[in-house]
Amino acid sequence: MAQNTDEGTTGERAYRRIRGDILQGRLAPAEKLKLERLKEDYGVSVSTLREVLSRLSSEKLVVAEGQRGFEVAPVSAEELKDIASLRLLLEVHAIAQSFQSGDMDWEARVVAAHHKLAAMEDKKKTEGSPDIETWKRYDWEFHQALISACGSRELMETHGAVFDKYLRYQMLALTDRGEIAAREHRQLMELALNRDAAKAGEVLKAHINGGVEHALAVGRIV
Amino acid sequence: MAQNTDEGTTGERAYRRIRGDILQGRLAPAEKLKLERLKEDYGVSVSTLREVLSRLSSEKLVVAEGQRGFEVAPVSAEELKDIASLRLLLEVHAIAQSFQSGDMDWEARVVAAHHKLAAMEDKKKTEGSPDIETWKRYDWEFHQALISACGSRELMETHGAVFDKYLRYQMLALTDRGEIAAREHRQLMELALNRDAAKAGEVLKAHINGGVEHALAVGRIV
DNA sequence: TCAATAGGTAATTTCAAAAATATATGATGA
DNA sequence: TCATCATATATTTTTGAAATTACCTATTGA
Repeated sequence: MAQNTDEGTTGERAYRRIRGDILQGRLAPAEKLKLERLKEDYGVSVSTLREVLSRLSSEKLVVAEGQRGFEVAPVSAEELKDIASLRLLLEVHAIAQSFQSGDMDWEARVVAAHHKLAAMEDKKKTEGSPDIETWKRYDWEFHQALISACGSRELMETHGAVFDKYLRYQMLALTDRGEIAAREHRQLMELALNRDAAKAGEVLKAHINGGVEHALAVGRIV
Repeated sequence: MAQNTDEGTTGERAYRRIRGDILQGRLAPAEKLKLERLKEDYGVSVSTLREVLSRLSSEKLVVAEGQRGFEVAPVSAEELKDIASLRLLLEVHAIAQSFQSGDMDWEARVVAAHHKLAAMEDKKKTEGSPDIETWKRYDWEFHQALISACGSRELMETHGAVFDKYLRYQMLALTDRGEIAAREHRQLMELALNRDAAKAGEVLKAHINGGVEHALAVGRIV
């Protein structure tokens, strides 16, 4: 076969591509994933695909029923609310831990991540929405930075998985409540520097609930 | 090939078997999983194995590094404590929700699950430890019953995954603090019927921390 | 007309072997 | 003795095709 130009194995790359396509809605919810077609689209064999899809079914991003193949996990308003409330539980707790034991390096990570995110939000406001993909990645990195001093690898990984599923809904709804979210992000950063976990929990709750409301308001999600 | 005598596909069955063997320590932590050997042991092809192992690597029960194959996830005292604290966070929250909105059916499930578990704990005390596998399953089912009215599928699934990893450590340590655990289980049931979530949280905290201490005391975990 | 079934097609699941990669072995030179 | 490189072996990764199962269509009989 061809040489590995990118990092990792062929399957690894296919995994990242397919996962990204699901999270960004290029593979629509509940869409049937026929192996023959995917084989064409991603240029890998069925066995490799199967490996990738099995992995994604463990993450609940695809469903694999019996002997009837794979499909992209469906979406529902109920699941969105459910995911959001789990994200809130994990993130509030992680933030409290982080605020308690975060050192100077942690503060630097938070400020740096917020800087990149805020720059993106500014650019988005002036020039429309240029690159939603990197914008959402900065969002991810900011929230990850906030909890990065919580001291629990398990908590961070679990939160990351839930966050990804949450982000999928945001991408599907193409929700863009930019200015409000930007203000909340700034508040969170400031509360981090002041170590005010209680207030940060409230802001986060409003932040997440606002995101849910906005996503549901678009009406694309049944 | 041979007919499917059991439920599901061949890969499905291999998945359950291998997963069980990891959780019960028959496949030791950090053990290298050579495909040729597994192929012999489980009677499936390498592609199918690969599919199974990929899935398990998503659950963090095996690690898959680069082009160097798979191995059983290692264990550490630190990870045990980490897992236990995440379990506590999820289960306390789920219990609070459950206690609030549990109906009569829920109470019945809790009582029924406790009955089976208590019977098993009694039998274990008199006859030694007969069937650790089903005993732990009853343990699992009791705790699952307690949170089964929490109203959040995501929370229950996430809790289930964490609980399984916790159980793996208990199996590895062959810990058996039966009478104390049995008393705590009874307390949890009674607190459920009285809807005393706050007290239940405290008991659960002691329950889990006790399990951790006991597992670490055995000294089998580095 | 409708239900049931048989036959054919499409899809999934499983396998075994080829290709790619890593690991071990041993020889060579400083 | 030790490091380095080349060769050989072992293992993983990927593929394409065979075996199995599900799905669709049309025919038959009531």
